[in-house]
Amino acid sequence: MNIGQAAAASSLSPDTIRFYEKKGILPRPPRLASGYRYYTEEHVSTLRLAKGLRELGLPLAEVAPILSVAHDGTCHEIHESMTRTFTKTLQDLDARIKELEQARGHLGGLLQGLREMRPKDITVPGVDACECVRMVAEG
Amino acid sequence: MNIGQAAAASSLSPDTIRFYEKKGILPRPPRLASGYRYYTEEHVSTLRLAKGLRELGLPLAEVAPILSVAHDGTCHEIHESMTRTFTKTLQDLDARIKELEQARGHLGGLLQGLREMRPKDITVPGVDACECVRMVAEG
DNA sequence: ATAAACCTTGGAGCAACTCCAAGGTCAAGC
DNA sequence: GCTTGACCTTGGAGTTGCTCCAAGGTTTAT
Repeated sequence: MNIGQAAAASSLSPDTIRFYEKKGILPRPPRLASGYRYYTEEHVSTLRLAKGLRELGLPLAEVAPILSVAHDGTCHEIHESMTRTFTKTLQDLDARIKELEQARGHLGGLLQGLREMRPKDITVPGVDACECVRMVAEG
Repeated sequence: MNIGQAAAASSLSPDTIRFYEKKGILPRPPRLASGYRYYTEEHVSTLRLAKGLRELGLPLAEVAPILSVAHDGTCHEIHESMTRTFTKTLQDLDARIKELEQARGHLGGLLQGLREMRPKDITVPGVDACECVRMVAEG
């Protein structure tokens, strides 16, 4: 299949696939006589793995070695480094979720404040939306 | 106070403050005879607001008008657009939290799989870490 | 007086894409 | 056979939000 179909099958964009290839993150697929890239199901599987790992929040630098492992199937001695990587990512994820939940709380309060205010109230200095924004956003 | 102190007081970096100023997002502070920027408490308050809004996940393009509103205190007719902006941000935040929690679940499963595997097991094809990565990350 | 620790500027570099122009290719319809 | 439109190719520029750098000026402390 060509790049557009591989893109559709992996939920990546053709541009992103070419970008990954340029960066050396993906194995370069064979080409047709026309110069078109030619992808197999195996390639698509690697593309999907890349997408999944990126969605877990791993930077490309960490995705790259995992893809190469998954590609040629040589998993020796990668175990420990993978465990380390994922443990760290898990902690990052927990921290990020906590942050976002706090932000959500702040924002909810802010919105509440805005909702309880009539537009005309906002011009009153000292208790206006500006203060509200300040108080909630600076939290 | 000078930029370093303003930075410390707002938990932004001097570079970030200069960057915001260059982009026109912050009011430009007065300068001393030496050319040094001179910040007041009022400026610091605006800096802190900027930081808070960024942490809520608002892009600079949306922070800018809010800062200018907060700065000169003219809040007329901003109410509605602010409510819209924050409502959307709240939805985005909820979606993002959900995504991260899913990712967290996936990653937890992956790590579990890795933990239950001894390094030597990993070379066995078909039930190795590669498959595990594939299944959990794509799952 | 001199060293350390600040400040100034413009500009380069980063991640991870995204979009563009200029051109080549391919399948379908008339 | 020919055209049209949708695809593909490449290199390179643009995006967002910083971060770091060099080359120089200033301030503060000893």
